[in-house]
Formats: sequence, structure tokens, C-alpha cells
Amino acid sequence: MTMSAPDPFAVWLPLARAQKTILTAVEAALKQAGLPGLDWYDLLWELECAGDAGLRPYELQEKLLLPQYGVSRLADRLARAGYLTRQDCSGDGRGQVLLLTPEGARTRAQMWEVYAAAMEPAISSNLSTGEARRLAELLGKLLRPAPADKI
Amino acid sequence: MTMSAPDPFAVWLPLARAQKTILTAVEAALKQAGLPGLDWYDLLWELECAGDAGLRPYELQEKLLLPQYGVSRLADRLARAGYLTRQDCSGDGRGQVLLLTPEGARTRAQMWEVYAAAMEPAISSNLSTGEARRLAELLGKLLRPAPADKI
DNA sequence: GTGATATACATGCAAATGCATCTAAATGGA
DNA sequence: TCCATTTAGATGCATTTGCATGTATATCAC
Repeated sequence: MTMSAPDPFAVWLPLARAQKTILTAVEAALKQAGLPGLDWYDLLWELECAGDAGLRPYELQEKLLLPQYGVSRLADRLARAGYLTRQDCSGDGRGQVLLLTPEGARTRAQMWEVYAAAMEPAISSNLSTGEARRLAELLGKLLRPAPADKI
Repeated sequence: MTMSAPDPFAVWLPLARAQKTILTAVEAALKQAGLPGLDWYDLLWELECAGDAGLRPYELQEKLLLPQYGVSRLADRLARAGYLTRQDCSGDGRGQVLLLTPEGARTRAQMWEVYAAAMEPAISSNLSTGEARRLAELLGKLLRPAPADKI
């Protein structure tokens, strides 16, 4: 039996398309609800997970896969909205610690409702429980560190 | 045997993360090669597929999952770069037909080399042939039309 | 210590994006 | 035919992004 070579694009094309489709749907739902976008959600969520310890911007940069200036300015906007505070970092004069405010937590909770509601039909209606589990598993494998292509 | 409910986020989170990771890697490779980004590639590719018939902007809008103004301006840039031409549309005075130029085709071919080379390690090194096939299949299911959430 | 390098974060400027709106041509009724 | 509605596409304006660079502190070699 001949096994066709694993065409990376057979994976990439539907992957990109599925991501874009779902992303668009969720962003539309959030906007319609008068809530911020997913990038705000992700940052708020990480801060909530971090609790009282807060997070340094460079930590968020890794967690969110954002460029350094991306985190810097995203945090700016969140701070202006009153969703986080910047605190001088004891022990590192260059740095700062970002902390979630109660209002930030409230907004994240509101967003979660909309987020989950928009996600559910986009995914659950097209996959069985077993398929979803298998898909998540395969995507997880895809995320393993690539073999040192960083220069 | 109890079957855990299908958590949509168990799929969405790695999906989004995998897409972003691979996208970033490919964009970086293209940039380093002094070539345009993936959005240009996608448009060039569709035009190449369309051949001499070309494509109407509204057709690209559907194929590329872009907003109307997105296609309008992307086409502007491609036209300024000499990669496509806009032709008045016989039969619809409002419309136009976008046609690939030879230079556009050449650039797309160059991009393809870099694109494919960057994609390969990101995907093939983490998945077996069978896994890749299964993953592509599951992602395909995910792309089925959602149950009428359009307003 | 002192100087060189590396790390953390900010920012000016140009380009891209989102949103609302505009024009023009097509379609559909009466 | 005439008017109302829909569709194709462009564009002004505000926001966001990307890129390069700037500033300040930390770390390391000596």
C-alpha cells in the first residue's frame, strides 16, 4: 500500500481557514455585545491566572505570542480602560508588574459568557466528543517546539 | 464509561496557538527573503488559479475571508506593485476583473519556495503522515457551515 | 569598580486596519 | 418608465500595527 507523502499544506490550509473563521465569528459576537476584542481577553485572562503576583510584560509576551511593542501598547490600552495597573517592579528597576483590577476581572467574566457562547456552535456542532478530543490532541502535537529554526 | 463533554476551548486554544505560531514563522521567513507577506500570496494564488478569466473583487472576498475594503486595498497595493491589473468588467459597469501579471506569477512562484520550506519543518516534524491526514480531515469537518448564525 | 553587552520597556513614524459612508450601476416593482 | 432597493467597489478618518530606535537598568568580563 502506498502512503502519500505528508503534505504540510493539507494541514495548514484548513488550519488557517478554520482559525480565521472562528476568530471572526467570536470577534463579531464580542463587538455586538459592546465588549473588547480577544486580544484584551487573553491578556486579562493571563493576569487573572497570575493573581496577586501579577505578570511582567515580557512574561505576557511569551504567553500571548505577541511582539514586545505589542504587549507594551496593549497594556497601555488596558490600563487606560482601568482594567489593569502598572506597578514598579521591586528588584528590577527596568521592569514593572501588571495587575488586574476588579473592573478588569468583571469585564473578563462578561466577555467569557459571550466568548463561550460564540465558540460552542462553531465547534461542537461540527465535531463529536471523540473527534474534538482527537483534534485537540493532534493540535497539541503540532505545538511542540520546532527543531531549532531560530537563527 | 463516562465521556467528558466536548469542551470547545480544548480545541480552540491549541488551534489558535498553532495557527499563530506557524503564521509567524512563515511570515518571518518571507520577510527575511525580502518577499511580500502571506496576504499577498493568497491573493496571487487565487488569481493564478483563475487564469485568464481573472476574478472579481467580491469573489476574492469570499475565497480569502477578507472584508470588502480589505480586498479593495490589498488589490490596490498589488496593482501598484505591478502584480495584477484591473480591467473594466464587461457586463457589469460597477465591477472590475483582476488579472495576474507575469511578474505577479513570478513573485508568487518565488514565494512558494520560501513558504513551503518554512511550512515543512513546522508541520511534518511533529506529525506522522497518518496524523497529518487525520488532522486535515478533522479540520475540514470544523469548516462546515455553522448552523445559520448569520443575522 | 569600570566599561561592554544584554535585557526590559517605550515610542516616532509609516503602513495597515476597522468602521462608516459614499458613488455608481444593477435590479425589481408599480 | 420612474423610483426604491440592492450590489460592487472606493475612501476619509481614527485606531492599530510593524519596524526601527531610544532610554534605563542589569549583568558580566576584567
